[in-house]
Amino acid sequence: MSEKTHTRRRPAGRDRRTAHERTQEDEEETEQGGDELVCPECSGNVIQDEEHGETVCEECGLVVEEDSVDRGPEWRAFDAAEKDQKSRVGAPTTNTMHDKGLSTNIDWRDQDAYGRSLGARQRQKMRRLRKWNERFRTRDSKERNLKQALGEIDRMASALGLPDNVRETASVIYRRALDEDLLPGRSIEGVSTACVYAAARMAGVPRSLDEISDVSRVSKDEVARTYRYVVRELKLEVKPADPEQYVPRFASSLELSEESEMRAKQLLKNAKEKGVHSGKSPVGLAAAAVYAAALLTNEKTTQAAVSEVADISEVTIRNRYHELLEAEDGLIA
DNA sequence: ATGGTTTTTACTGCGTC
DNA sequence: GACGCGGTAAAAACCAT
Repeated sequence: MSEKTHTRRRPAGRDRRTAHERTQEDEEETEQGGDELVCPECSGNVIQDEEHGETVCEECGLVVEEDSVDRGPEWRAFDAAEKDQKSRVGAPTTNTMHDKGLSTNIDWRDQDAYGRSLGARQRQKMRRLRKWNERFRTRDSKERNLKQALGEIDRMASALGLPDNVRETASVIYRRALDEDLLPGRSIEGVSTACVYAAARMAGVPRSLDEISDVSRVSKDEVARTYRYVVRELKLEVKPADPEQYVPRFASSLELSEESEMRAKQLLKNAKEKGVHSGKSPVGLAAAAVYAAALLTNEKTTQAAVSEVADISEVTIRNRYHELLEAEDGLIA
């Protein structure tokens, strides 16, 4: 295998052995000219290829000596304890920890390296060190957390086409959540998603849970759960979604006129006064209003199209828009 | 967990282009 | 015949308890 991947010439047989395996006689053979090595095949000059750790003949390209760097430990250990002592490498670094496991850890015991207990002065000092170490560690763990969350928020917001102020709001909410220690036990993903959802609603440009969870790596259930939790803990003022807020978005997705948009809003206002909506999904109501408005203004739309952009079933649109029209008729008559 | 309400799914029939 | 629309029944989802 290795023979084929290398285009340079390779010696066959005994010369292919690495430096470690060379026997005494090999040693003498290669060493005889001191530093001025000569290629055993063509007697050309031999040079060091530092990059590859090989010694190569200038003339014929013969690799006289390969792997001249010894990658093993330079010390020898005769038992496990000695190995531990002599080894200068620690635990492997890991990416699952924010600092790759390289942060400082201070033992909680007031003992020195030999297990003797510390004097009062030293104990004081260690206590201070622990305190500060902890402070720094949690501080930048929060920083990192925040950084990642903000990235997520940004990503989701732009995927949903949400304006900058929503991102701002979402970030602020997230910061608060972090400050109030709402994160432990919850995923960064989940909380940032919930923040985006809340921010969008507060800014009057709501997105449905479905839309939100589509761009998030978190399930709809978790978003909803986390959202409720965050709202409760932070005492956020989020009014129940107003159907009217969905209208502009639907209308523009369907390329309807301003007029239809206005009509849809009127329809909803009227319906609200009549109390037609109670427990009905705001999205469904909005979709129905948009559809009804399009009908009233003689603009062509299909229930299917509205149901598509509103992500609501046609049946629901039918039911709602009947109710809307009834309410309207009652007003006119 | 449960029961009531709303929404969705799936299907059918009707009229129009 | 495909399409848009209306209706229905049963299933599923949702919500408060």
